[in-house]
Amino acid sequence: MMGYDFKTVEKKWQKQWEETGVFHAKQDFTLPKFYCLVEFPYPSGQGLHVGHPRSYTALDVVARKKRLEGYNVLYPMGWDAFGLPTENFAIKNHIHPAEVTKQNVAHFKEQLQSLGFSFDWSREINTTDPKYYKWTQWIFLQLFKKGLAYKKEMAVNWCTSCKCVLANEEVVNGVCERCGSEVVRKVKSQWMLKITEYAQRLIDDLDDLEFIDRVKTQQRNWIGRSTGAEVDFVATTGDVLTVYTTRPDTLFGATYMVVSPEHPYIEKWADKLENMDEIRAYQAEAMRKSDFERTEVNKDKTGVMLKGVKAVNPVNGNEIPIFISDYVLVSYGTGAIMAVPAHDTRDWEFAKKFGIPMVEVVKGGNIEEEAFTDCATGVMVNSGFLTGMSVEEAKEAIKTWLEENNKGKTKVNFKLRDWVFSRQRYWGEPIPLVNCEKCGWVAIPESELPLELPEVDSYEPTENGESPLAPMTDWVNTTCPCCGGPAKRETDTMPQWAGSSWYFLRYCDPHNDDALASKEALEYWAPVDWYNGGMEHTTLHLLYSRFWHKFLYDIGVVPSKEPYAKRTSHGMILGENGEKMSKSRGNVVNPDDIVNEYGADTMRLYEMFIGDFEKAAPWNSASIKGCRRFVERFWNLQDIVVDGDGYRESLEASFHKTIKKVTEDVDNLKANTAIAAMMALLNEIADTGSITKGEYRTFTLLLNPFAPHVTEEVWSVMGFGGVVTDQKWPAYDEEKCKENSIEIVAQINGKVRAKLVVSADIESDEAIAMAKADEKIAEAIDGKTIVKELYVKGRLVNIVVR
RNA sequence: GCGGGUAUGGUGGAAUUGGCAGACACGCAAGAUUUAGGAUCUUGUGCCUCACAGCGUGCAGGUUCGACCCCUGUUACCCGCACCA
Repeated sequence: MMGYDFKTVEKKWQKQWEETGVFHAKQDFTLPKFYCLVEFPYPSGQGLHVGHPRSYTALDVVARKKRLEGYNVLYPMGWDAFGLPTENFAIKNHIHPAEVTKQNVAHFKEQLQSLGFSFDWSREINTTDPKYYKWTQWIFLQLFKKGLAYKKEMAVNWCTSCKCVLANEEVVNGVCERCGSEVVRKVKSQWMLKITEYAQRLIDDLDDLEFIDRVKTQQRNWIGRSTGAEVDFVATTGDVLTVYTTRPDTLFGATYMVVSPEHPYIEKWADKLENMDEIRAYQAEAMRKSDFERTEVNKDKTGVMLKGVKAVNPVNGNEIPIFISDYVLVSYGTGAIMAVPAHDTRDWEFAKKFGIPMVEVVKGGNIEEEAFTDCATGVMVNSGFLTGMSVEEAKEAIKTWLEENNKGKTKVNFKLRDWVFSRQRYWGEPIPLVNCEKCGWVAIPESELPLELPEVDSYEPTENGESPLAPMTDWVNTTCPCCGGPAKRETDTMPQWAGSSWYFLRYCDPHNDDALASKEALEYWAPVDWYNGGMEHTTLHLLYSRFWHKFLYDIGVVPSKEPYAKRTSHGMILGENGEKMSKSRGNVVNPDDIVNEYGADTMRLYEMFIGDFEKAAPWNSASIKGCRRFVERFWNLQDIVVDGDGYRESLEASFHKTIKKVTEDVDNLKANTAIAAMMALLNEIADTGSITKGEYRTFTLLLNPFAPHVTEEVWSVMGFGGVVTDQKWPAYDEEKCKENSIEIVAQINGKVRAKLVVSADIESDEAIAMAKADEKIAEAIDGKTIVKELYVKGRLVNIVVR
């Protein structure tokens, strides 16, 4: 037998799969469907990374198995191609970003195809294709029309060297990710999407989803729901200063207040404040600091007292001072807090530094040492009508009091902020709005979609931080669709997250020009049955797309409340040294090299075998040989084939057990142990010196989802008929998984002393009797008192002696 | 600081969820075959032992006939968030 020529064989089958379109999802909506999805890649210039195939292979195995099980499977692929690296490459090399994208996509596609993934390439999509982003823009317009898109002045990150606005993700440790220059705050007008309006539903609906727990937890924490109360303090100016607190029970202990440096009352009170110079200096200082600096100085509290104005604690009438400090954020709650130094760590630090008195209102700690923040054990003291209550009782009592006396109310707050949706960049979807002096912001007619990106002379961001589209006056100047008067187009573009927020819907019906997808296609395919992707997208892409999907559900475009029924996440593939793979560390493994040297099947098997799918795993170029040997040993079974349709008696139980194991493991994302089971079965077969045709046939089917090329070739060479992709997944019989006789262990006081071969259905009494009859056991219990005897079915006998 | 997670042979990792710890694979050792081998095959391989026995899942306790698994405490590392009142 010749050695296995993977290079020829793999190319041959890849070509045939493409030509016959075997992996195209069927248009027959009466079949049971299975939609499995992996995150579509950003086609970077570096090409595919060995991390990509881990996710793609895992769901390819699922997709291939589901097809064999009779499902109509949709396993699509596409390109999330808008984005900064492409734009920067285009700027540097004076090539149009669309051209760069085209080249990168071609490279990626070739790499993906060399790995033999069963993607339905007839449904390939690209977020930069105007036919695609027409619908991204359409969704934005619906959001705008429902009042969920709004423009707001806000502080953004501004790179002093690139002279451009950066997304939060592009600011790393306070400096620009690209050039390492200082990033400062700059106030600009930005489009925002009201994701906060969906905060509660985004939390509640997680309950019904089959997402792995850490994804659910991370989303819940990110959305950050808290319940507390808003309390109105009245300032000596007569103004009501409202605060948000989760500890209204400690109201009697509020000995001062803090407002954020940006709080509007400061300007309002300007003529009453005696130390306005000092206050302005502090404000200027806070303004100049980036978010990073503001949070970095975390340890040392700073602030200035507002002299000339005080506030009254509504529950006891005490006059208390007001401070400004940057530890209070404008963007959360009301931008003002009541400070209870005895029971809040931050307030405690601030009060110690500024010599503000503390009042203990919850007994149980030592407030001289540190703030006592425990809610579970304390008892209320020094708190008027709350005294003697537990913290939980006090919370309820004070809320009732606040509402009855019209001094506050119960309130829920979220950490989640609205989504900053503008980018001053070229390579993104144009925002389809115009600004008219008379009518304000107006949507362009849907008939004018897609609003295509114009050709520009330069993709460089401009000096003043405006989009590269801004100087394109021909394009910018237009007429108002509303009044026909002169108007200007929005020149900001959408962020990279826009196109990926709904792409899974487009796959259902990717060539539809009349809708983002047909109703029938959406009814049939939605929701995605299984979505796998990286943990790093949990609080961005995954949350954004759930938000868009819920909105589309609300306006009747999609039939399901949630986009994804199940979400799993793969661990990273690390470099050989156990560190994250990166160019700068020099530990990057190129998948092309692996495919060249070992073949796609080996690469696929190795990535699945490397370890627990959910955990990070270091690449090991020595271990991969084991998978190559497995492929070759499987191929070489041809040398020992004998006639016979079924399983030989000695192997029957092993076959049934292995089929069961592989079937269940694939569904549970445990390909590593599925492969181990197949390796073990192969070893067992090899020990017999032969394999029947029937056994080889089953083995080939089992291995096919993991190693599609070599199995297809064996199927063909052995003349099993047709192609593997048209076959049925092998069945197992639970009864036949059981061996007739099994080995159990006999223990004395929990320590193994002997092994017994017994009939599988042996009863307790008999097993214990057999154990006692064993020479070693008899010796061990001789002269001792038997305290207890037990038999664990199919496992062991344990005799406890004294 | 808060939240989530991890710790098992020389290495990657298994362990039916409380029941033989180390499946499967890499590596290593010995042997076979080969002109040769970074190819293939066979055998062995947790530690300590000639052997019986003993010891062993980060560390210290506990519960149990029995603990990698449950409980208490503790250490180290990884990931996410980070003054969210």
